[in-house]
Amino acid sequence: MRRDSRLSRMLHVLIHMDRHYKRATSETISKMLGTNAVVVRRTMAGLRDSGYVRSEQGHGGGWELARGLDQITLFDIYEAIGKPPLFAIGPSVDQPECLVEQAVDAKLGDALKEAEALLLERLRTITIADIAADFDRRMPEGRCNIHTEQSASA
Amino acid sequence: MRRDSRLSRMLHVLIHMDRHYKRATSETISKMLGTNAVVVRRTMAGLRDSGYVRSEQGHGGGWELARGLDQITLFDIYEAIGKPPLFAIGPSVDQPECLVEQAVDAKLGDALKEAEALLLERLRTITIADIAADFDRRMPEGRCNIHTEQSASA
DNA sequence: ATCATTTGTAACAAGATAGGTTACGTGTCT
DNA sequence: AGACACGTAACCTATCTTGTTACAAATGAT
Ligand code: FES
Ligand code: FES
Repeated sequence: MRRDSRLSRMLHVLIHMDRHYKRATSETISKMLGTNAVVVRRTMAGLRDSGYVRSEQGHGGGWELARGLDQITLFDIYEAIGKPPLFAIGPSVDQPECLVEQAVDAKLGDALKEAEALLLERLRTITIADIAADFDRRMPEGRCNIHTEQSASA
Repeated sequence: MRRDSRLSRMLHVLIHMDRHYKRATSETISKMLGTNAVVVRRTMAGLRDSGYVRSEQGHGGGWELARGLDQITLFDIYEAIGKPPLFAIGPSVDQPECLVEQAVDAKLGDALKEAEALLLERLRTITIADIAADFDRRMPEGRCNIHTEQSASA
């Protein structure tokens, strides 16, 4: 698999839980995301540990939101899934002896750090509620074709 | 292997060729980078096709610069190695049906595009000569500990 | 001409990581 | 007691960069 899609997936799930279900099982969520229930538990474990969702075991259990979407930024979720690396390029060795290599890494690192800072600042600024608001603009009825067709349970 | 280090490596090689050798074989370069000669040929093939270096086969052959370092930007090299993906995160599916997912990808994509634009703009601005100048500031004598020790040929 | 040197390239192995799958344990409601 | 649902470990798969082996082709030296 290529790019880490956990952030994107978790945002999807949280909006889904806010708009469609108050409580959802890993099984339901996995159908929605087109993946496996274990993957859902594994990924959402981070969100639970960070206090954004609650999970309950046993009969009637599942996942539910622990706070409003306007109280969660994209950075919060990025952090909750373990701050995976943002960039796919970088230096070859960590502590290069060669001074040319040090100069290369410093200059390239500066550019990467700038871009990273900008990206993280954006993630900090945007709340999940902002994305949900965008969704409302795209589909005023608030319908999700996948949910309304109940194909998730098929 | 984790992050794509080709850009960093190629910058290193080009400065190396400018400062230390006029012509270098893949074998020599591979020792310098701590890798294999075939990897060097494979990666530098892109630079050759883009006109930044020349290669010559046979006895006495090898690689040499085709233009000055002030005529090559970091973006040029990034492009020459095939514009590998810059980010390690992204959406899970390309054309999501779910409208929530579309909204997520749009918002997250905007942030990523902004960061990408900033990064590419930096890469376009910085020439390899700029990095070489930084190297001169770090080590005014212009010595490379690896080269001077001749450990590359050991 | 022959041989050593060096690039060009294909084919395959290795290492890393995200994701998928199976299995089983634990808690909870009926 | 039994069904349901999370928790977690273990293992497999897919994909990508990098490393390695092997061999062909070109070029200069002898
Ligand atoms: S919100 Fe996208 S499948 Fe439910
Ligand atoms: S310039 Fe870094 S090893 Fe030569």
